[in-house]
Amino acid sequence: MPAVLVERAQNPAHGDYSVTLPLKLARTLHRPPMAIATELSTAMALAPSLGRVALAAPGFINITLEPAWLQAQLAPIAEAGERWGRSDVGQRTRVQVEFVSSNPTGPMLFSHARGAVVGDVVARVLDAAGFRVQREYYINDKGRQVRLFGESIAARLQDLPVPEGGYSGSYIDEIAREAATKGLTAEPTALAEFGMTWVQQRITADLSRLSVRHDNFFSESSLYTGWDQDTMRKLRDLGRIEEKDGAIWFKTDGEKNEVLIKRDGYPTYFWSDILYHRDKFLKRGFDRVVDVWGADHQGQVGRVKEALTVLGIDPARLSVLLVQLVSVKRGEETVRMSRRAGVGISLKEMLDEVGPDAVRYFFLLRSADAQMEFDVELARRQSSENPVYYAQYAHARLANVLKLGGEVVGPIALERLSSQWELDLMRVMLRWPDVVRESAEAFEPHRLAFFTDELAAAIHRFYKNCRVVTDDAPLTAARLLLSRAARVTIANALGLMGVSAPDRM
RNA sequence: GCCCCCUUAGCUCAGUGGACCAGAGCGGGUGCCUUCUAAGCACUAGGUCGCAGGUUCGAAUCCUGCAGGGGGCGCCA
Repeated sequence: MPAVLVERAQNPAHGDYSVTLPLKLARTLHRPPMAIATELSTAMALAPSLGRVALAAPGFINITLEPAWLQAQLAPIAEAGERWGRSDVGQRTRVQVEFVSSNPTGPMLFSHARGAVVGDVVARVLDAAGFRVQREYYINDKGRQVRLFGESIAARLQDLPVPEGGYSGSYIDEIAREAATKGLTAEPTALAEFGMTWVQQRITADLSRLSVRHDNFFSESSLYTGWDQDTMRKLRDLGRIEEKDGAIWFKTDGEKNEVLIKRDGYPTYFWSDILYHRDKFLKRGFDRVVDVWGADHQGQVGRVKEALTVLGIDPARLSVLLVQLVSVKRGEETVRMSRRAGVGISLKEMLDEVGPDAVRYFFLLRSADAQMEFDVELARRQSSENPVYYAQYAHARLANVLKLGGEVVGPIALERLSSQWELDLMRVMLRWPDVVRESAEAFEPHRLAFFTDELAAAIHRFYKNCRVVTDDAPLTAARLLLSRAARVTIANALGLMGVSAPDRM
């Protein structure tokens, strides 16, 4: 039996909802779909006040909502305010969203910001859908890179050349200078510690400008205070550990095994990943975990899931969102950004140039699994070509009308909200709770942006064709109510995306 | 060689197996400010949904193969 019985009609001419069950059942029941449709539609016994039911060949049941029913939804929406669209489908399931997790050895790059926005909005949407969400930032504060980072600062401090494969850049100079004024000596471990704190503060500041925040910062090194031995023991007991060539290996079910501890004694990222995810599920007891990773980490997904399976954790509880690459277009020039290419445009630079609202909205206009091009010129344009303003302007127009309309007293002629523009706007608005739920279930925040765009279009058309504040008091009251409900909806949509909803522009 | 994304209008991209013309934004063309913000609205032009098969009553959507672009496949991070 198909799970989805009622779906949104694709063509508005066919109504608001449609049921395709008759077509799906025709084969198993060995009966003509129209016959099933007839029987089903009488059994549905839809309340006449809600809508009309119609059959269509070859076996659709179409439902058209009654204007009166649509109109009756407005007051509850306006009343619900920020709660409109929220639900409890998540049933308080504990889910962790881990995102950003940028190394504390350098400034945050713009390419990473896409994952930051995607993760942030996934978390917001899950929260709105009734999940209990923790937003986590994983700090790689251990390993060879950290040592190199410390050594690079030490070298800078002593005017020595940067070590092989080490870090350079003006921020290393700054860190060295500050370390010197704090009286730190050229001792790499302490300098690395100091430097990581310095860098992390700046990353957090950049993220905060982007309206991205985390509940918990999880330190990689905390995994190595016993949890590693515990996990190693467990894997040994399972017969999954092998020592060879001076390294410690994880025995996979496949062709080749994976190194956990390298010959030089440093753990691999794979080992940290195992410890980290075992911690999330076993120690901290999350029901579900969502990791937002760059596409270049794709190779790790299978390995981590295999390790979880071996450790007795259902890998389906882990979802990994691979965020594809961003290239930046400046005029005619396009710069592709990838970690290996090492091309760096910093997040700060981009925030200064185009602002947080545009950065967020542009990222959300693309599905995370598609590579995208970020057009800087378009994003920074303070004009109508910029899609961010389209949505914000719709909100500002309503806010202005509501301010002008003032308090509503006297009768409200709801039934007069009957033009195509008014009814269309109501239909779009009423999709909002479904959009929130679907975005949460699919981990697809871009659905919010596309919905917002459609809603903004419906608002602009309404505004253009239906003057709200007139001498006709009952009609004015009704249109003000519609405006209130619409403003609530678009404000909530922008809010979930972390984009501001200005009252004036 | 193997794995993961992507291929839809000139450009950037939507499109949970459905129903006459396949959608949006930008860009191109044409109209609309005496009335709540023209950062808007209304028209218009533009597409073999990469190619070839298959499944289905029905495919841009699912399966297979091929081609093109990107990213992975390290005792790198």
